[in-house]
Amino acid sequence: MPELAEVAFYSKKWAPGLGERVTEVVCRERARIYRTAEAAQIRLGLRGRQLTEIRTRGKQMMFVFGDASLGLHLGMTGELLVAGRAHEPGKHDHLVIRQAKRSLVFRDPRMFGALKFAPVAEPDWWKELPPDVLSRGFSKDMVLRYACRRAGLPLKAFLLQQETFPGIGNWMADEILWRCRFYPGRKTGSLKRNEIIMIWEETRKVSRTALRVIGERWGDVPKSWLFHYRWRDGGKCPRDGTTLRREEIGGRTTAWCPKCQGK
DNA sequence: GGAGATGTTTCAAG
DNA sequence: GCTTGAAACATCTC
Repeated sequence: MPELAEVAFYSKKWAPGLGERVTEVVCRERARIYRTAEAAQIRLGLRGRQLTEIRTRGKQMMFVFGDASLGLHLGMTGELLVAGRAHEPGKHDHLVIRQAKRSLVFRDPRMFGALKFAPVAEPDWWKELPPDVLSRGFSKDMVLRYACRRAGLPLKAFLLQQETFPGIGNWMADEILWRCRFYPGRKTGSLKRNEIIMIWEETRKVSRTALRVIGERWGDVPKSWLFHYRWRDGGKCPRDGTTLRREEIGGRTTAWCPKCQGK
């Protein structure tokens, strides 16, 4: 489920635990989410420490516990929630961080999510993440350069590259291309300079609004967005009423309007 | 029962 | 060496 705004939203779920000490960490060690981190390290590393900071960057989250940090990626079906102090872990609750008054829970049925532990507050992997799409580091130049390098990719696949568009996922990529009126299967290399700049601009607009309405309180993005119609069979383009098409492009199911986006 | 799912990594081919 | 596309991962829902 989670893209940029959903990740921001879920990260705040653990906010009630800020400033509180960890009393116990329960890990379902065999779960696949531990393929990138050792359960024993997480258990020992977090125990007794306070949750001091919550950060997100694209689809990545980082929970700082004093001098240690827990990286968390929600994958496809991950979610964070807060439960009671003695919460009995459900079938898909692979990590439960207990505090005096609550449990911080990471639930993930498909287990495409992942964890990272580091005994420092700001680990190297975090420092190396690409600039946020709403930061100054996400520059037109950077996107233009990158478009040259990935000239052979269909636009849909181009927008899903996390090294350039961190946080953009399937629905956001469709939304951005729909706003630009570009056919998602069009090759990136066929775009003119000003068309790439349109992608840069719309990426920021879609991200800003999504963060505001979904990221803050899981609200609804505007009715005029493709978002509301893209999964429904026979869904219509909110701009011109044309029946949307759905096909796999760039390796993911893609919805687009054959009239205003071509093909 | 079968298809498909808001994601990433890995591997092989070009 | 770089780019690209497909497969794999594991479970649930429609």
